[in-house]
Amino acid sequence: MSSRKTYSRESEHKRRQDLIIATQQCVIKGGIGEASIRRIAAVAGVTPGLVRHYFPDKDALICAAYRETMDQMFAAARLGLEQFQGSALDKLRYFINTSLQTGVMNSHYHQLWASFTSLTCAIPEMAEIHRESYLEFRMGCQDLVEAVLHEQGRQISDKELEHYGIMVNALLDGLWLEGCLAMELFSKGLLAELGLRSVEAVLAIKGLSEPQN
Amino acid sequence: MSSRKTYSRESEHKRRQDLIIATQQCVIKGGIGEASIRRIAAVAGVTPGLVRHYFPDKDALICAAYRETMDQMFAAARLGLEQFQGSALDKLRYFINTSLQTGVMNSHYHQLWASFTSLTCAIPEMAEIHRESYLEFRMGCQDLVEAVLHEQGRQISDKELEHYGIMVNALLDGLWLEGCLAMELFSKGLLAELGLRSVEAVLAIKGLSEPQN
DNA sequence: GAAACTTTTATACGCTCGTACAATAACAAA
DNA sequence: TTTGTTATTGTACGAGCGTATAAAAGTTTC
Repeated sequence: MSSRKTYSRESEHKRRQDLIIATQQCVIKGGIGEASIRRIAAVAGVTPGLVRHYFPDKDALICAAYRETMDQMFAAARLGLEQFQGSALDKLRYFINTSLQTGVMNSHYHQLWASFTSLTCAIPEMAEIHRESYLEFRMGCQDLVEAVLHEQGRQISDKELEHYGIMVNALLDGLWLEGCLAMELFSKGLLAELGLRSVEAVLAIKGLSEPQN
Repeated sequence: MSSRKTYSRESEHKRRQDLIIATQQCVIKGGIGEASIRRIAAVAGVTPGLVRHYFPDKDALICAAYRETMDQMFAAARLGLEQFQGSALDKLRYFINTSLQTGVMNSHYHQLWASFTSLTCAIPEMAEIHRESYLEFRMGCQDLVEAVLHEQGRQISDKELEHYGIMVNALLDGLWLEGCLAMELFSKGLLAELGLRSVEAVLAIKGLSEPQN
């Protein structure tokens, strides 16, 4: 009498998604070292052998999890932005506030980001993903900045606009890092407030940060 | 007849340093996964058993390498700063320029930083080191800023000064990250130039970035 | 130069790793 | 109901891991 585990078949999409999520959970728990095929499979509720049925090797799974993470962070930072009604300035403020609050700025995302980033030299494809997501985020910043400047009637060269994108992106990245490192070092909303103030200063615009009476 | 490897004894300090440097080399080469006791020992030119003679376990060696890395980066960012003769404004400019050029902003440091950072959730002591070095760097920024504002006769509260430190640190961290990721995306000196411009804007001072005629 | 001491080597142990693959259970088609 | 397909399991393999420890070699002490 055999006593094999009973199971139910699932769609390819669900299985891949389960494995990716399990990978994220392992990485969050204990870094890359925690993300072994066996542990990932256990968290996903399948046996280790199945992983190779959906991913050619471990690197492919890690890369998929990295892509998924970056997509999630990008989406979280832009949550509600498409539907947002208001001026370009309001939209930029909304984006900065969203990016620097717990939906994006939290230790889970930081752990995932740091762990995957550290593999850019070990897995060539990771470096590609890294660069792609960086440029995507920076372009997101740049477009919002462009709309604000256009709204205010300011003329600006393409090169200058790119520089603004680089600076605003740096500011948000830096504040995000600080907040992820130690949320408890900062009173709630402080980093978002500082983000608004510094972007305002860098772009030489007014009305972005709230007057603090 | 035995054929043991011949060797010469070395001072504790040299051996520890060799092992720490070897650890850094391994991490630079292929991330944390590359930094096994055996490989580290091979790079350091000793046998694996010796590692345990100088470090109680692997985590201790990794932590020591992390501390060393942070010390090196901090020193590299402040290279020549103590001996620097000039106004507080010149000193701040010097610091920003140094921090955003290849002595500090390079892929090796980035690889080390990212790899070690990713272990903050796996090795408790790493989180401590992370926070310590973050605060040390931020305080460095803050002190430079304070001197500039004092030089210009600007009154400022302690809280406001801290906010400046947080913002300047975020800017430098963010630009450093961008540069490490892909130096070739930026023309030489661009990020330092943008660093000067944005810090100038954030602090609402003048004369930090060069006029670009 | 013999003895004591400590650095260093060398080997072994138990574990986990990524991968490979044959057996089998679940489901779809006929 | 039978047959065919494939998603899934379970086991095996070789390699590398961190650690422990006894033996040996280098150095110092007397």
